[in-house]
Amino acid sequence: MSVTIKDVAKAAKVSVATVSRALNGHESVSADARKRVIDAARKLRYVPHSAARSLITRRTQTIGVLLPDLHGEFFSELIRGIDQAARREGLHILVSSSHDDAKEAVAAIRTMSGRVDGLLIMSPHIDARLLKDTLPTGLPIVLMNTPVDDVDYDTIAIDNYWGAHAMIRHLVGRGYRSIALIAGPEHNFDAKERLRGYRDALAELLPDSPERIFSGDFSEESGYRAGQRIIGLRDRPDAVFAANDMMAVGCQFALTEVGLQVPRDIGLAGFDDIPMARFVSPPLTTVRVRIAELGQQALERLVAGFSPQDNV
Amino acid sequence: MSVTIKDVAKAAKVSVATVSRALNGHESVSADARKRVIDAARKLRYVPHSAARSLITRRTQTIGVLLPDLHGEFFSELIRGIDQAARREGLHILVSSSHDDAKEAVAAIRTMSGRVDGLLIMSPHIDARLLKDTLPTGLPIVLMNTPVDDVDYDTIAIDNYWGAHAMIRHLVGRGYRSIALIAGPEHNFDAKERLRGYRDALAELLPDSPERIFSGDFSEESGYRAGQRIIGLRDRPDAVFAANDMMAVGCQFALTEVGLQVPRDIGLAGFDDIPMARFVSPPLTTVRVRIAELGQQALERLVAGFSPQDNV
DNA sequence: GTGTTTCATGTAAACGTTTACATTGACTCC
DNA sequence: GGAGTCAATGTAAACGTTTACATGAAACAC
Repeated sequence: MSVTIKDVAKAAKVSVATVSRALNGHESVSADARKRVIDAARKLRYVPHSAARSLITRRTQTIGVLLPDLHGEFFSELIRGIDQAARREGLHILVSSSHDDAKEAVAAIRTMSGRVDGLLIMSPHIDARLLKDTLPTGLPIVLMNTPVDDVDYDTIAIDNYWGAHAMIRHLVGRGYRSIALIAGPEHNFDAKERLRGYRDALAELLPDSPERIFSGDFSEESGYRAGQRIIGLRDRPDAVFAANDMMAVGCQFALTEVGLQVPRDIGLAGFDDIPMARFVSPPLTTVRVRIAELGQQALERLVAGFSPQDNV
Repeated sequence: MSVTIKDVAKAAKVSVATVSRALNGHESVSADARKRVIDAARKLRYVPHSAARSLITRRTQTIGVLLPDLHGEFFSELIRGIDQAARREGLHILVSSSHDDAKEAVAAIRTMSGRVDGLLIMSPHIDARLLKDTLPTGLPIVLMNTPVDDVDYDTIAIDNYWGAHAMIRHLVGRGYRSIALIAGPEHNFDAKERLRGYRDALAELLPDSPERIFSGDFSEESGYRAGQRIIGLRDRPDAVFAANDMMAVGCQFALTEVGLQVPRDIGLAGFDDIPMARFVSPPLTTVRVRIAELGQQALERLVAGFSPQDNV
């Protein structure tokens, strides 16, 4: 059915070895032969069977990207950054997502690991032991925002702690004196780090002001509900720091609903810098994270970890 | 180095054929043998070499997704829909983007087509002839929002024409009598269709009102500039229909900058329904397109086109 | 008991590449 | 003109699977 290297060889009147060499830009093949091969390949619309090639080269030129979800601009930006770096390196990217639980994530890693040269993983449900049990040895991986303190794995992360810390500093600098936090999911790594940043910054900068933490789960809805709870308080905080932008947006709904204006009546800040944040009016104050850049760096780190033989 | 089916066979004391059969859930393999194989595979952390399998099964269990860009929520939603449908079908997705010109897109199709079972293409620069020249025969593809009137290719598209038409109808119903359009890029298929919808609806519903078309390129910036031009007009339109949401947001900036309130002073509508649209205040009136759904349907259409033998 | 069927398993070919090694012919050097 | 070198090409093995076919044993019918 499909056209193989043999067909090209026949058409160009050379051996398959010469076709392979010509198409892969090897040195010693005459200009004449090369031309005949290339013409024949084009005419036959030959596409190398990448599986056959991978089988022998032991490279797939593909890296797997495992994400917890694809919802929202955070992931879109992340993928964009990864894709950009990948195309520069001549790599394809295999995307997988929606891993609500560890079991599913493990299964995904399994099926992916057979078809990629490396893995980029962002998964809140993955820990070092699980990885050790799942991963075939020798497959390079880079973890993104994942709480693994095992030196065996390369990790790259948003600086959640200092980002949150800096935001509190900023709010205090603006004169706010009672700052509430809408926290993220209890077991989420990012959320925990941001919470830690909030706590430490508060203890440091406003030692007399109590922590005021409202639970949330990163959804807009939860931000909205937290906002309503905050409104109802007798001694309302004068600023709210939401652990991500979605919750900040939700909170803002709740505030404006009862006539409170930001920032006139109450301060409001978020975390993430999804580009969306700029469009909300008034624009959200938010911790800027160059998400696409994070993706790029992760991919570059991964490639750097490849064994030296593939300096193609 | 890596563990192969032979290692598993040795460990389980059976032949490679039995291992293959056991692992792929074939009928005739004794419970005893199956158990030994599965245990051995788990212990050795065996992952089938997918390239070797693809070589013989002629299936990669992967579909390629070619997008013009990855920027913004439109694509994020689209990928999410595709991914969702793909995982249901047990397929992986290979994502590729940033194809500013036809040449790059062709190259991308080439490299992808060797490693996928089917292709989902959204590319403004692709036309039927180019596809015919590039595609290996027999590879199923589905085009998304691509202007190809060739019966050979399956196409799925947002209904730009009727969407725009409906929006004008809606605005007229609200009492607006002079409706301007901020158009998209001149050669973009979606933009052209929306323009056509605007024109026809206007001719039909407000035959006495002239077309008022301002150029744009789908960027927020261009919407902003169009908004400024509109503000400066002596006989300002009483509503503006932007051909996508980004431009609507940009236009809104321009309007509020000079104190014009939407919708009190002027009507404003967009097209796309990126989730973002809900967060702008006041919420943007926009043509709702279920983007994730579009992606899902596209994938399902693609799978439906696979040859019958792969009812795995 | 023999002949037949059925089931579990093994053997080996095939998939489409890349590449180590072998071969060929032309050229250089003395 | 023969030995040696080198460039261009060909031959065939190897990669790790799946599966058609072969084999052998057990079960069954008579």
